[in-house]
Amino acid sequence: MSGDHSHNEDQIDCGSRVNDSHKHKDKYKEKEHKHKDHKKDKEREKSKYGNSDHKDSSDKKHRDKEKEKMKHKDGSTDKYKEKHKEKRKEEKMKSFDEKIKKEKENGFASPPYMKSEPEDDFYHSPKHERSLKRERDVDDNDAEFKPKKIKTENDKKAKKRKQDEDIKSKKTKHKKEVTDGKKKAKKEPEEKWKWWEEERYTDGVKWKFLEHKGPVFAPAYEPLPSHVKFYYDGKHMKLSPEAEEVATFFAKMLDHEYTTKDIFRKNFFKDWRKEMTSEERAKLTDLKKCDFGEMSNYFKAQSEARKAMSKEEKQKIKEENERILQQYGFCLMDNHKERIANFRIEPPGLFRGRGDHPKMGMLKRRIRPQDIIINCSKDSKVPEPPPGTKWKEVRHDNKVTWLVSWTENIQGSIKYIMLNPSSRIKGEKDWQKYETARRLKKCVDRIRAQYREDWKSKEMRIRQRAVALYFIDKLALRAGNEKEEGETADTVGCCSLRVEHIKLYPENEGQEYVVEFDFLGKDSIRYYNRVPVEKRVFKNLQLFMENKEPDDDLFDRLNTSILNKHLQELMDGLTAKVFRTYNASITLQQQLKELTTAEENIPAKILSYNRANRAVAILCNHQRAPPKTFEKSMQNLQSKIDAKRDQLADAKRELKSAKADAKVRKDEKSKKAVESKKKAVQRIEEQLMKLEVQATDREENKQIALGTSKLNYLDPRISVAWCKKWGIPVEKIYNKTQREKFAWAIDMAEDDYEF
DNA sequence: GCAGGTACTTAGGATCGAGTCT
DNA sequence: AGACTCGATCCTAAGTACCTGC
Repeated sequence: MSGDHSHNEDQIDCGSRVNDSHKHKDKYKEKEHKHKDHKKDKEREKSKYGNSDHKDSSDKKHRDKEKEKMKHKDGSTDKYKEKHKEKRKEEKMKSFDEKIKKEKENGFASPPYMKSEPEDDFYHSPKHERSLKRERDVDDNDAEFKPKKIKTENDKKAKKRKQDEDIKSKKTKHKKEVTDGKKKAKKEPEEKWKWWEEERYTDGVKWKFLEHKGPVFAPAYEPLPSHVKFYYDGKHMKLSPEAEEVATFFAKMLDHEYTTKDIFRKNFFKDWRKEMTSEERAKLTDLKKCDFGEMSNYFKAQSEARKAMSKEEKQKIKEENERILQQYGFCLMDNHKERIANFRIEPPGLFRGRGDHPKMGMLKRRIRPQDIIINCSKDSKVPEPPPGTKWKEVRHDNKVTWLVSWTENIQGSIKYIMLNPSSRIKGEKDWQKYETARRLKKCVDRIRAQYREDWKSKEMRIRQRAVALYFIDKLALRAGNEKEEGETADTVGCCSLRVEHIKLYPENEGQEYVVEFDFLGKDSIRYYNRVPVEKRVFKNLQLFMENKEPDDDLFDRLNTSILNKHLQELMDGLTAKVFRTYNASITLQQQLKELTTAEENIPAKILSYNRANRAVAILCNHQRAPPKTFEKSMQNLQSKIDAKRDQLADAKRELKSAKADAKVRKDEKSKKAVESKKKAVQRIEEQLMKLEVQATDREENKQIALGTSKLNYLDPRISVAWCKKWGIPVEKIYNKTQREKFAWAIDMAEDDYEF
């Protein structure tokens, strides 16, 4: 369990690899990164510098003029460039000309200039050819925005935080909820704090006062009862507690596929051996001979037993959880009690990365108090470490938002305990994010014009930057930071795309200049998309790929920090990810406008909302594995629909006969009967429709996850405004947690809100 | 520029548990 | 009442971004 893993790098079968102490990892990084090395790239660049379409030469004068203009308009143009331009200029011009000559020779000259691609077809979502049309921000300089100054987002009715700071956090302990045996939803009289009506901190201070109770540690390991045995090579073997605990981690995962994977087993076994006593280590040399069967069965039985517990027992557990939540789940920040997101420390276990992770199966160490850094204010009551232990450190840094941190042993990265999304500190940031995206909306046309211009640049790095930015904008790709090879699964984003990730088709299915993307993105989710691009982009891609190996970087002169530096110059606060936020939100708004019709009833409107949401999810490539029970649940729904249809037919029949009856009898009673039958038919029709809508929705959603975009990319004010406009209760769109997170938006957005 | 480190957001899957169905 | 279903919540990995010090 515990312990120091960095000692003896013992003689394990697979043991030659340095695995822990991350300080060592650079050792091979160097080698592995060779192929990306810039030396190589520079040479390559030199040899073909300026390679470009034919029309560049004819445009040259024009372009230079354009450039001049550009500079004036946007004085900042590019400091980075300025620095390097001079020294490279001559060299470049030379090779540029050569290149053009070459181009003509090899018949690579381009047909006449092509105007920009159709604007309404700007987005190309992966997988689905469905196009997410939207106008390109015709409403760019919407009058509404003008008066608002960016900085004054919460201009509205700024009270001052100062005020209640002065009251100094007496606030008392949270009044005991102890007494509530029966849930009476005794919501505190303290009505919700509207932090969005207060002034914000500037200058990077995140809080003035912070007090909390520290983390909740994982429960200590409980050794297995003696009847649960472990066998090696068919023989019973009693393991030391440390080795046993690690063995149970494996046993618990036994029916998971990855315990069959070589890397997983290798990593596990190596780390497991480190926890063994030397006798154990001498004896246990082959994982294949280990029999975890009894352990595994024991845990299965345990979980069955847990399910079978009586109401009272379950209630007991629930209450205990509630107690812990009340005690540790909140902190006091600047006079307000705020919910903590993850106050429980991650328990030890076997690391499961996503995708093809080189470290899968490694032992994730148990975190102890001496690993923990506490952050709180000086004048607060510092949380007590468990008896007999000490914190690693207590600090008072109000320039950060975290309450607790520790370093995790797999990648050596830092983990944090932070506040819930409903908290002021998270909410403000979220709000700000959407404000930045809205500012982008105002200047996106200019930026687009600029990068299109840059496709013609004579500098390779500028062209690459411009093409990459085009992808980020058009396809909502992620930035694509560099990663350490061999430390994580091999995934990429825009800037880290490699030649092997795209294919160029001058002509494909009747479209010209098609680029096919096929790569693994974040979380090893596949991005597959075929998209027609502008000719100039296409030609540039050909140029970027010339003389490269499949595993060379497509944008060898670019990385995220160069790109972001450039973006920063185009707009204050602009980074690559802002495009994702912007495009997601603007797409939602535009799709909602397009899809919602006044006549529809509420379920149909909600279907429209979900479709708009779905368009965004597709754009952002938010996929999910089809739920295991998908087919079945679809069938269930279908049979419900069938049943409802029958019911409707019956009801109609009855109505008909009631009508006939009424015609004959002409009395009040039979007329009433007709009326009520009519009502029944109506009601059933409605129910049927609701079911059908539900089925459509579910089917369309099979492999698409809406949650991520809803939670992270869509300006909630758009949704709130939509709800208000159409009289839809927000509860239909946002569940309780979501409403908590977006309380600010729900409170402030009116039905005419425009992103 | 670049490597290393830190802080914070975004992400999909596992698990939980309330509600519904039989 | 027990089985089942499905959305909500939990979990924590995997991104982005930016800072610092050379």
